[in-house]
Amino acid sequence: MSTKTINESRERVLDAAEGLFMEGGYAAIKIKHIAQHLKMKESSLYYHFPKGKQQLYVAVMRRNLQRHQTGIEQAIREAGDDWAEQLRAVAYWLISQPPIDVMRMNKADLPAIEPDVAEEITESAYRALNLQIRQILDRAEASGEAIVPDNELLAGVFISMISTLDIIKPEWNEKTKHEMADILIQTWINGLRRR
Amino acid sequence: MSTKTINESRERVLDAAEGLFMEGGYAAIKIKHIAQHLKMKESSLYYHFPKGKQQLYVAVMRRNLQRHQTGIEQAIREAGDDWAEQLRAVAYWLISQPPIDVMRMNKADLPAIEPDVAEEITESAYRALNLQIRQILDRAEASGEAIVPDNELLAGVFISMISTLDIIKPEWNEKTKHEMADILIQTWINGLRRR
DNA sequence: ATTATCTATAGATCTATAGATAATGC
DNA sequence: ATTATCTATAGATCTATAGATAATGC
Repeated sequence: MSTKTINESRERVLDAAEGLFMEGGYAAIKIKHIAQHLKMKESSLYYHFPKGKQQLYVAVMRRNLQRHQTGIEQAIREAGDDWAEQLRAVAYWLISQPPIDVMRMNKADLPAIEPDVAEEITESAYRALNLQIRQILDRAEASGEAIVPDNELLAGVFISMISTLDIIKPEWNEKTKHEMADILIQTWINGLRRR
Repeated sequence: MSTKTINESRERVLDAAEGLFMEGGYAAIKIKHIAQHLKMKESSLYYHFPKGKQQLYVAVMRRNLQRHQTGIEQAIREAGDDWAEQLRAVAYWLISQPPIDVMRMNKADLPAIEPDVAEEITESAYRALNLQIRQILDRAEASGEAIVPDNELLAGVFISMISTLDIIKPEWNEKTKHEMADILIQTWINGLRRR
């Protein structure tokens, strides 16, 4: 049972497609762009994803969100008990990944996907991202360290706040993304902290 | 000099296109969608915008950003001297408008537009949104009421934070957008306020 | 008269399929 | 043998143009 390279070339396709889809979105990224990026012909992509572009996008998102699920779980686990440290760890994880534009995903990308699958992806995104952050906030509030007026809302905002780092001064700022994340989180935490 | 209806039908096209482009983005929204929404044929759009889709998108964004420029100016002016009130006024203005996904605009929409024009739009967006918020933060810091670790960064985050309101629980929340904005701003202000 | 829309259609682009060819791993 | 890519091409969709028809405002 040779499991040497579990579909190495398929993964390469997913990697390329992920980078492009996350950046440009489903509609703007054409099969051609993914093929060009991989230096192959468009038709070759159909070997790995016979049902075409939509199947490829769905595979990309499933893998991406699965990775976020476990990546964030691990980040929180390794961050210890302090909720501020946990938030920081999640932020660091997020900026290590292709930036996710949840608003675009929901309003532009997913409407082009089969409804059942779109719903499943929405659900995965909620569990992988929102829910885990919400739970950090819940624990911070339960322990009396923070006052969280709306855990759902604040969790959602946290994600978009960190993702935004990617477009706010991507180049023309001396600060690293980590430094910017630190600033944001520190400010944010100050706002939530009970005093 | 009859200025009765300064291109009323052209404005109607812009209105439809704006709603759709802001929601779905440049690539996902086809000429067909805009025409259908207006209950006219695709070719009729070319009467108002002979150069086609790109010209229409650019016209939409110019008008949109111009409206934000003056709308936010006015919101700030009418809010009085308190920086927290000014931020709230800007937030209320923003949620009265079609939600803007700056990340998508920069990374997906504008790359499809002629570079000079794209740059001009980026610049308008910066002046209409970022800069005005930054100036509120600057004044708050100058007066010693707030500590703002990075005015550019925080201004950018403010916009994406408020825009995010639109996807976080759009329906399934009992709170209104205004209430959610209040929560966000209150938390945010707590984080910035000198103590 | 001017403004706005329509029908008909061309041309470009995009997605997908069929079947041949090449590369790889026993 | 299996896996991966290629060439060639069909069909769908999208953008745009030409020219006719309708609606509107003096």
